[in-house]
Formats: sequence, structure tokens, C-alpha cells
Amino acid sequence: MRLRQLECFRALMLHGTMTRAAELLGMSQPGISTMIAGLEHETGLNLFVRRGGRLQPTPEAKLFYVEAARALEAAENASRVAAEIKSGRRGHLAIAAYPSISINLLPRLLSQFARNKPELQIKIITRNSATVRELISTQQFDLAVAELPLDYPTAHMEVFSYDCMCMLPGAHPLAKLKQITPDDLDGVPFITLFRGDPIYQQLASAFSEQGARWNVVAETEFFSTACQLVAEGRGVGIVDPVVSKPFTEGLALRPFRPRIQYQVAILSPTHEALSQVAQDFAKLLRRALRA
Amino acid sequence: MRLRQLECFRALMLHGTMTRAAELLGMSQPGISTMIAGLEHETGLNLFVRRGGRLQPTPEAKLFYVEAARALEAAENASRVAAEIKSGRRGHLAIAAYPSISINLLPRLLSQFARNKPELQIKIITRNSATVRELISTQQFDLAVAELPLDYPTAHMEVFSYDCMCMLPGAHPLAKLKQITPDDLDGVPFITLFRGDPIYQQLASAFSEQGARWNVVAETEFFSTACQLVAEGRGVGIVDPVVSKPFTEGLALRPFRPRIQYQVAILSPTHEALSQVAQDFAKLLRRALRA
DNA sequence: GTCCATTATAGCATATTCGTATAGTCGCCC
DNA sequence: GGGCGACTATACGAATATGCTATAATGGAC
Repeated sequence: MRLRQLECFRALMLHGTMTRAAELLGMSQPGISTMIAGLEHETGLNLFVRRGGRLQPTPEAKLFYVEAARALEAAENASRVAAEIKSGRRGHLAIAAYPSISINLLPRLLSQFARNKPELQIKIITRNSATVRELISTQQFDLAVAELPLDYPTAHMEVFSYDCMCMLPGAHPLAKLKQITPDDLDGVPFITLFRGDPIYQQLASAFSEQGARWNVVAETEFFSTACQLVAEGRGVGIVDPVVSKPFTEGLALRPFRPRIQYQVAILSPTHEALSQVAQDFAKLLRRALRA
Repeated sequence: MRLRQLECFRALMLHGTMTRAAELLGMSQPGISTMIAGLEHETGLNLFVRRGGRLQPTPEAKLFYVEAARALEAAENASRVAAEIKSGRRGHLAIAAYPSISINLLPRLLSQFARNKPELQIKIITRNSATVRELISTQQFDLAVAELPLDYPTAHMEVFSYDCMCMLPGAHPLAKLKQITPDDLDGVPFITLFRGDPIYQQLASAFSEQGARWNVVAETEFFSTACQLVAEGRGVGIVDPVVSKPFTEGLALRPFRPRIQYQVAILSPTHEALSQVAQDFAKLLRRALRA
């Protein structure tokens, strides 16, 4: 039993004559005739009686029609769903990300991505980078974004490295410098990430190597919190130039030397194939993180 | 999108490798390969990633699979239903019949007919012959059985004529006669159908023509009632030899002269095609009425 | 590296599909 | 009853699809 036969059968049931059914389906009348003959032969049912040169559906045809129409609709639905999947209108995209990126950059990218995909189900879960790494290995997420380093990176990783910038209130005297070193910040009130963070370690080394006094007045968990404190005039700080960009409006950013490296990675599951939607979004995300 | 493609896709999703799917479907591995390639091309979806010489379903494949399986099942269901219709296991058979025949003969034939057709829905409606004739023209019934004559027979008719038999209690003295005439029954207590019935008219003429006294002691609506009264010894009567046969057990039946004609017809709708089931049953019924 | 299991491609025979041309059938109207 | 119009069925051929065998290509295991 072929779908085309069912299609012809339905058209014939709905429109009464083969000639009209053929028009509707954009095919010739003999085409319909042979299709119907084939269907009758294969099912063994007499679907129409030839009566006065016309076709009259038998009771069998009426019974069969119900099922035939149902099957056709299911097939057509499958086709439609395929098109939806292809265009990304249907599907889901589950992303795990660490806080700083999930506050602003990620939702901004996602809403842009999903604008013409009304049926796309989106899930963002925010966890610290270590948890994010674990989540991706449970295969429950399509993509994850985590800060490096990770203890034991199991998933497929794509790394993005940034040199951190020193951020200062716009009117700060040091803002006139082209770049900023620990020497310049000797004793200047400083806002940093927590002691456990790699950034903290790198800063501590940088200051101690230059013999400058690192005057830490605040430790925060996220760049975004630090940015806000700097904006309030509590001191200067250090920030990555891409992910935290939305939080540094109105602040002066200057290259910091020596380089303080900040690394972020897009993680994807190893055992699971990546959906097209996820691949497409990864492309967008990659572009944003490279910028 | 063709059903065969979906079939291959399902087998592949369920069994993991093309080789096994091919075995299951009784076809070659390259056959599956080209089917899947065709499906991927037509839907525009990457359904499998080739990974280490194996196929791994993509998330798109998993999403699409749900719909594909549904469509396949619907199509298979349609096939099954077609087979059921063909074998008469599915369908309905609505018969309208006049009382005498619907008491015994019809249900007996029907239950024999439906023995191996568990899904066949049977409807018997019992009305007098005039109503039966009307019902058949409303197209709500497949077949009807009515007594003739009918006022204005619109439907297609197949007529069966019988010469009525005289019925007597088994021990009745007249039972020794080979055939019975009104003369033989002069003054004998007689049980007949109602005054309006054609049988009544024919009997009245027969008796008056021979100048015999027709001693009517009971009028009944149905032959079956008359038979019971005869069996109780209330008198003799007249009965058709086929339809009423089940009610005449233990009674003596003798040809009655002059012939009293009793006519029954199988009616079928004119505008509606007859279902195969109905045709098959009509054949059985015809054989029974001819006997 | 070799073997084993898998998938992909090529080439070919067959089947299906679907068009055009044409014949057959029936009802209708004069 | 003949011709017309509307319809269905059949014949035939070209394009396409199907599905086989043979064979190449790939990658994992040892």
C-alpha cells in the first residue's frame, strides 16, 4: 500500500469523479484510474462500483476511507514535523552555563536565535563551572559554557581565551593611561574575584612580582558584581573583555599587564550527536565569544 | 516521503545497524542505505552521524522517529482494516425483516454467517413488510426481507414464491390425505392470518368457489402464532413451507389445492452499492429461501 | 599491519509511476 | 435510434524508483 494510492483514494472519495480528483492532485485521469485499480487489487476490496459510467463508493470504501484518511494525515504530519525540525521551529535546546554568562550574554543570544522558531523549547540552567561540566557528561544538555580550568575535562571542548582588562570608573585619574600595571595600582582600592578563583591567583602573583601593594577592598563571586562595585566608585577591578562587556558600560577599560588570562569553553557531549539546532546555536555563540 | 523509507528508518532506529535492519526487513544492506539516504535527502534532516563506521541517530532522528512511527502504524492499521473488511470480520450488516422470518430463520442464518467474523456488527430490525419497504428506501439498511405484495416497490427485489401447505395436528384424520382442498376442510375449525392479509383473501375465494364452509376459529398476525394454535389442537391452518418450517415440527403438512401463493422478497437499496458482506449474506439467504 | 564488521557507491534489472493517445460506456436530448 | 458530452479503462512508452550483487571504504580490535 503506497501513500500515493491513499492520496488518490481520498481525493476520489472527496470529489466524486476521477477527473476532478486528477485535477486536484495535478495528475492525469488515467493516473488516478490505475492508482485506484492498484489499491483495489492490493487490498482485495471493491472500493467503487462502475454504475452508469460513474463511480459509486461501496460501503467498504466508506469504511476503509476512515483509516486511509487517518494514515494519510499521520504521514502528512510526519512530513510537516520533519520540515519543522529542519527549520529549527521544533526541537529543544538545553544549555548549562556558569552564572556570569547566563545573566546577560546567553539569554540575549538565545532570544535572538529563537526569534523565528516559536516551537523551539529552550532551557537554560545556571550552575558553577564544575557543576556545568558534570551536567554535560550526563548527556542531558546540548551545550554547556564553563570557565576554565576544569578538574577533569571529559567533554568535547572549544576554548576561548581573553586577556583581562582593568576597569576603572570613567573619571578615574588612571583612565588616561594606555595600559595599566600593578605598579600603577600600588595601594589603589581593588575589587577582585574570590580567593579561590584563578584570576585571584594570577593577580596576586602579578602584584607580588612587581612589588606593588595589592589593596583588595572587596572580593566577589562574579565579574558582574565586581563591575557594579567599580561603577559605584568603590575601587578599580579587572574583568574579561567579552562576557562581562554588558556590565562595564560607563566604565573605562584598559589593557592590564602582565596578561591575566581568562578562559571560557563551550562544552558538548562526547557520546551524543549534536542536534542541528545546537550546532547552529553553537555557531552563534562561538561568534559572540570570539568577538 | 514513502512508507518504505519510514519502514527502513524505523527498523534502523530499533536495531541500530543497517545490516540488522536489512535482515529484519528481508532486504539487502545497500537497499537500506539508499532508502535512508533518500529519506535524509527528502526531509533535509541529518538523521544519522557516521561515527566509527557506525550510525548514531541524531536528536533530529529521535524527534522525527516519533512521528514516523505513528504514521507507519496508521498505515499498517489501514492495511489491517482493509484485510478485516475484505474477510468480513469488520463491517456491519443491517437487515430489516418482517416478523415471521426474523423470529427464527434470519437469526439462525445470521449467526451461522457471523461465526468467523467476530468484529462484524449485526443489526436486525423487525417491522411489518410495508415499513420494511420504507426503511430500505432510506438507505439505512443493507438488506430487507418483506412479504409481497408491496404497494409501490421502489427497491431492487428478488422474489421467492411458495405454495402454501395445509398444516394439521400430526394425529388429525385428514393427515392421511396426499393433498387437501377446501372441500376436505368443509366446516373444519380453521386458523388463518388476519383479514387484511392476501392469504386470507385467497383462502376466502378458494372456499367460496368450491362452496365449502370456511370455519375460521382464529385469526393471527403471524404464521408462527397460527402454527402454535394448530399444535395446541385448536384446528387446522395454512402455512408457507420454508420460512415457517421451524414452527411446524410435529405437525403434518400437506399440499393445499388450489394453490395459495405466498411471496417473499429480498430487497436491496437502489442508490447504494451493496457491501461485500451484504452480498455474501444475500447469497446465503437466497439459498435458504430457495430451499 | 590484518581481520572483522560496518556503511557507501556503482551498475544493472525490474517495478512503479504517470503522461498521452485512444477506446469503451452510459445518460441525455432531439 | 444517432450523436453529444462526461466519464472511466486500457495500451504504451519514458522517467523514476527500487533493490539486488559486487565492491570499495572506513574504523575498531587484536
